[in-house]
Amino acid sequence: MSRVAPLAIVLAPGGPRPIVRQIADQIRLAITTGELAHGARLPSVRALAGQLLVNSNTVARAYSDLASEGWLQGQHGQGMFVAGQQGRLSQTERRRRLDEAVGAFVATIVEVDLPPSIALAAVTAALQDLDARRVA
Amino acid sequence: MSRVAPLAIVLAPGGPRPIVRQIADQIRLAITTGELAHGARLPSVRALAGQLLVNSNTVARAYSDLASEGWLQGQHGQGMFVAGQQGRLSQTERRRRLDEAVGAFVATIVEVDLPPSIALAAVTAALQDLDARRVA
DNA sequence: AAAGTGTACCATGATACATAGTACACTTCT
DNA sequence: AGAAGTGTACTATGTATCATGGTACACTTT
Repeated sequence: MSRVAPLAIVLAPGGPRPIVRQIADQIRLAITTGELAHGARLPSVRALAGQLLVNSNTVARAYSDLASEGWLQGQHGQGMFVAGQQGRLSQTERRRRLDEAVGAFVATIVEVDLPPSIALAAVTAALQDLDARRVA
Repeated sequence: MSRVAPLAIVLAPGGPRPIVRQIADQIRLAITTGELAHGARLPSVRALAGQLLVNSNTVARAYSDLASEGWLQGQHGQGMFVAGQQGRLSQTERRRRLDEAVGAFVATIVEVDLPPSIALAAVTAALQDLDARRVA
């Protein structure tokens, strides 16, 4: 039925971030920015696995995780589709995850011994990039 | 010889952050803020392990990691001491780690679907707290 | 000599990650 | 009807990290 939306995903194997998360991260980002519209169809598990030179189960895990979080919706035999946005997480859970992320980030800043101004500038730039892509 | 500096460390077992890193993080932070002065002596491996209700090897690993990073210096039979600060990491390595941390942070922001303004505010507050503690 | 120190091993269990293969239920196209 | 393509669910294997537990050694201080 619907055409499959192409997905430009770049993996960094061997990095500290697991492949499953890298895939999920980039799909999440594509949805957030609007690059993947509501209702768009994603590549099949096997197709994306072939494209990324990764096992099918790895892609299936990423899809499954995103479906659990409410980003995707899978139809048996049809494919995976971008779900409509809804309240996916509770406010307290959001806050908890945010604080956790901030804590990990600050820990890294201390670890590499960088001045807070540099760190803040880097985050600001990254968030502005995010906002810029969001319009597109 | 020198008195052992007391260490107020709070662990969150079961959290996503490994115990070894939690210990290392808080010692690093204490050194950065000046709470642990240059030359100060840390609790022994066994003492801190007893205090935190953690295995001695876990504390030893944290100490060893910090020593590898240049924060601590161990003397056989004497104890662990806070080392004088020196260029611990190359500039490119610093930058790489920073970018990595920023990437992970932004990924979380997208994941929990929070507006960048909130995220930026949280980071700003955390970095200000860090600076505030630094004077003490 | 004894006690306390860091350090180095080895072994165990638990968990996460990634791969590999197989199978099943379903939808769509031919 | 049949074939092909879909998501999903298993099981198994291998690797890596994390944390614990125990032992031993070299060293310094008391």
